[in-house]
Amino acid sequence: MRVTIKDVAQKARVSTATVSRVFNNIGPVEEETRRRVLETAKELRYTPNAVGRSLSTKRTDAIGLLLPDIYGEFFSEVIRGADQTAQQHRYHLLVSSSHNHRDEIETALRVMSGRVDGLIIMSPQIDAEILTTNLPTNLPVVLLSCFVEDVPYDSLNIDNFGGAKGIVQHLLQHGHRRIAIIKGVENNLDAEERLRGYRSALQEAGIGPDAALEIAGKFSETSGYEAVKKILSLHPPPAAIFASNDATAIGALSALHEMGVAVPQEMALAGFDDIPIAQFFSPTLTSVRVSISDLGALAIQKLVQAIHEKSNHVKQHVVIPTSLALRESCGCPKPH
Amino acid sequence: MRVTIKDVAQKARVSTATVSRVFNNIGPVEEETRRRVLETAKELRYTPNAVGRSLSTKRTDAIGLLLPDIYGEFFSEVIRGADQTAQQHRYHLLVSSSHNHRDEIETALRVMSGRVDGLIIMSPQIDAEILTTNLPTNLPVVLLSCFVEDVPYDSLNIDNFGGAKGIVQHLLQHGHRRIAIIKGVENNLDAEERLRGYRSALQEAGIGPDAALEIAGKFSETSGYEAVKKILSLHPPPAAIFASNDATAIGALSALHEMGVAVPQEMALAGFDDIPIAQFFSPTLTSVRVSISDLGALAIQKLVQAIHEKSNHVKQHVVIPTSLALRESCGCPKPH
DNA sequence: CTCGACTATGTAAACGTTTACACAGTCAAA
DNA sequence: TTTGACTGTGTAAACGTTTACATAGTCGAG
Repeated sequence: MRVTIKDVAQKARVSTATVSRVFNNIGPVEEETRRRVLETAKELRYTPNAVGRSLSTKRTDAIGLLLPDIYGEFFSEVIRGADQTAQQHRYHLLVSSSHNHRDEIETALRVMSGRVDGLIIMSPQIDAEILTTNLPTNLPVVLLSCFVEDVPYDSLNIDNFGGAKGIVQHLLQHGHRRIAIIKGVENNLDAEERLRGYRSALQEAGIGPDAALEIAGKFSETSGYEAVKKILSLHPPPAAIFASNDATAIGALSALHEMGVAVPQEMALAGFDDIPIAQFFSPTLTSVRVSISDLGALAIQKLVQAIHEKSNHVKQHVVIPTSLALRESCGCPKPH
Repeated sequence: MRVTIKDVAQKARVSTATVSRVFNNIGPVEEETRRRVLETAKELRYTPNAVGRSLSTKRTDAIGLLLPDIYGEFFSEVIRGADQTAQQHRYHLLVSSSHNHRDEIETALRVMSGRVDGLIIMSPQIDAEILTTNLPTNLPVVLLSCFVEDVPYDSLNIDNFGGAKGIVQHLLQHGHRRIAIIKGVENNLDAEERLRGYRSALQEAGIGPDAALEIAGKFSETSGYEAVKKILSLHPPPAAIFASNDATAIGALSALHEMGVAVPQEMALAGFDDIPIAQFFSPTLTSVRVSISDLGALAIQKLVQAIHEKSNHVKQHVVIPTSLALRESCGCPKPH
């Protein structure tokens, strides 16, 4: 039914080996033969079967990308960066989400492991121990936003602590002393580190911790919206809010508008991630800049490198720096 | 090196056929044997090799998702819906973007075609003719937002015309007569249909076409932002703007704020797509509601169905209805 | 007791490639 | 003329499964 290498070989009066050589540009083939093979292949509309090839070469030319979720601009940016870089390296991208659920991660890992040459795993809530028991030991892996404590994998982490600390320090510089935080998901590495950065900045400014100012959140717009309602019921209310990510900040901004609270005059606000849409809100949203698509791209690069170097690859833990994207919502003038 | 079915068979003192039967829950296997095989498999940490299986069964258990781009919330929603439904049906998702570039689509199609059981292609700018020459004739395909004119593929299209017409009619009901449109990308099916809907609504209201009110755009925030600058220089300026998608509307809103134009009092505004974040802007953004994630989900469902029914599958062209998401930016009161 | 049906299992081919190895031919150097 | 290197090509095994077919054993009906 389907046209195979044998059909081409037979029709072109050569062996399958020769056809294979032609299609892989490998080994010596006489020009006349090559021409004949290519012509025959075109005639028969032959394309090499990827599965057969994979079985033989033990390569799949695919990379798995396991995300905790696929919601909002943050993840689309990650995927975008990864896709772009994967294409450059001639790899396919197998995308899947785990919903941060242990079982789903396990099955995803197992079921993906056979069909990819390497794996990028973003799992801020589930510890990496799950990996060692569910993955073949020699499969290259890059961890994104994972708890990494001497795990034998490459890893990429955003400088959550530094970024959060920096932005809170900036809010302090605006003269605010009572600064609330809307926290991220519980037991989430990114969330915890950002909280730590927040506390550290306050402490260094000589401001004691105040549990009432640490409001629960879930990294979602809705949770930011709801958190603001709680925050505004405080007496006295804080002068500024640090939202643990931009989605939360956006929800918060929406609630503040609705309650008639002027931002930044009556309440300063800052987020984290600097998703592209942040600059289109009014006031434009101050945030901690992370080049999210670069994060995806870098992960692919590291993974491809690991795949090629195979056994003698040196694992690295990289921390990606952040910078401040100062806009109107914290009280800064909008950059021209 | 890698542990295969043979290793398990040997250790469990059975044939590979039996091991296969156990792992596929197929055919009769004595309970005692089954137990022994499973135990041995666990002991050796055996997992069936997907590639070998694929070669034998001629199934890959993967679905390709080819998108024009991966940017912003629209596409993350498509991917999210597709991923979720694919997982339910035990399919993997191979995601790739084509940047709307003909060459990239061609290579993507060719290179994907061997490794997926079916393909979802979103290509609002490139005609489907490209498919027939680059795809095996029997590969199930679902087209998203493609020009479909008796092409032999399943297709899903948003009711762009109806949605656009409806929202413009709504703007008319608010009493606005001069309504501008910020158009989408050129030669893009969705964009053209939305423009057609806009014109149709105006015509039926007895308002003649006015080329000056049809502003170029690119479905991006930036293009919306820039379009507004042009719109505000019109004499007299229009009373309302219909942006061809939400990204454009968001950019437009940002520009209007910056120029000090009150929305909706001085300028009413509406978008298209109703991306989740639309309701968090202020004013909340009126839009044409499309359940984007359902679009992705539905595409997968149709494709899975086509895969199973194989040859005797009846192709369908489905038009997905839209509804109006009326919020503040058009002048409606915010729903509670 | 015989036969057929059924259960449990094994044998081996098939899937579509790649590639190690073998082989024949050509050509230049010795 | 022999030798060795090199070029161009073919043979066949290997990759890890599934599955059609074969076989052996058990059991109940006749």
